[in-house]
Amino acid sequence: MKDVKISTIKKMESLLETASDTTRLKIMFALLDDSQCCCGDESECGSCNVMSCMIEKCVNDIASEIGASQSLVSHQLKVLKDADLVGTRKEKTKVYYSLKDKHVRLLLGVAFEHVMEEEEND
Amino acid sequence: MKDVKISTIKKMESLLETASDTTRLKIMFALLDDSQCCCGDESECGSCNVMSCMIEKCVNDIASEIGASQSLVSHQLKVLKDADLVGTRKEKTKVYYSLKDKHVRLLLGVAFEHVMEEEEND
DNA sequence: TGCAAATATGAACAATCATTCATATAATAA
DNA sequence: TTATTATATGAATGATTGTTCATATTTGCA
Repeated sequence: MKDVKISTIKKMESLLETASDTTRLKIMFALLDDSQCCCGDESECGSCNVMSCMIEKCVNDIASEIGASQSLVSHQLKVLKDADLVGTRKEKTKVYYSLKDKHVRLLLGVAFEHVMEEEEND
Repeated sequence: MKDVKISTIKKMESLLETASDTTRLKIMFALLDDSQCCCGDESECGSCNVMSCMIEKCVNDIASEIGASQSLVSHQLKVLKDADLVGTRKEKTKVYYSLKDKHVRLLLGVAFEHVMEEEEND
C-alpha cells in the first residue's frame, strides 16, 4: 500500500475524527460566519476565501449562537484546540477563539461541497 | 450561524466520521495505489489527479495488502459503501471495490497535506 | 450433486465519546 | 474584601463503534 506511513494515517484519523462531530462543526461554522466578516465590507474583501472570512468569537457568544450549553462548547473547544484546529487570544476575562489555518477551512469546504453536490443528485 | 442547514451539518458529520478510521483510511489508500495505476503507464496518464489514479481491488487483495482480516475489511467496506464513498463491480465470485468520486480523493488529499505540512513544522 | 473460494453477516465485548451536572478557577469591578 | 462574569474541568452516564470469532450466503467448477 503506497508509501504512506502508519503514523501519517493515525494523524489523518485524528484530524478527521476531530472534525466529524455536529457540535464541533457548528462551532467551526460559527467561526466562519461572514455576517461579521473581518474585512467589514464583504463586497470588497479580496482576502475572503470560497466560504467566508475567518473571525474570532468568545465562548459564550458561540454557545448562544449555536444553541448549546457553555460547558459543552468549552469542552469541544478544548478538543478543537488540542487538535490544533483553533487558536485562542485572551483579553480581560474573555477568551477569543478562531480557526487555525487555511487547511481547516479547506477541509470544511471540501466536505461541504461534497454534501451539497449530493443533495443536487436527489 | 450562517445559513447552513442542520441536515447539511449532519451529512458532513457522517462523511467525516466515515473517513476518520485507520482501517478505512488504509482501505481508501489501497484504492488510490498508483503501483497498479489504471492507465498502465504512469508517466503518460493525464487523468491522474494529485495523489494517484483510482483503481479497483477485490476484498481479499485489500485485506492482505493492508494486513487486516477478511471479516474486518468486509465490514468496513460495507460502511464505506453505505456512505457512498466506494462503489462495487461484481465479476464471478469476486467483488471489486473502487473509490466513488473525486470528492473522496480530494478529502483524502486535503487531510493528507494538512498532516504533511504539520510534520514539516516539528 | 458436492466442494471450494470469495464475500457477507450476526453476536458479543471492550473501548471510546458526547453530553450533562456540579463545581472550580481566573479576572474584573465595586 | 466581596460579588460578578467568563471560562474550564472532573465525574458520571448512555450511546456508539471497531474488532474478533463463528457462521451463513453466493458463485463457479468438477
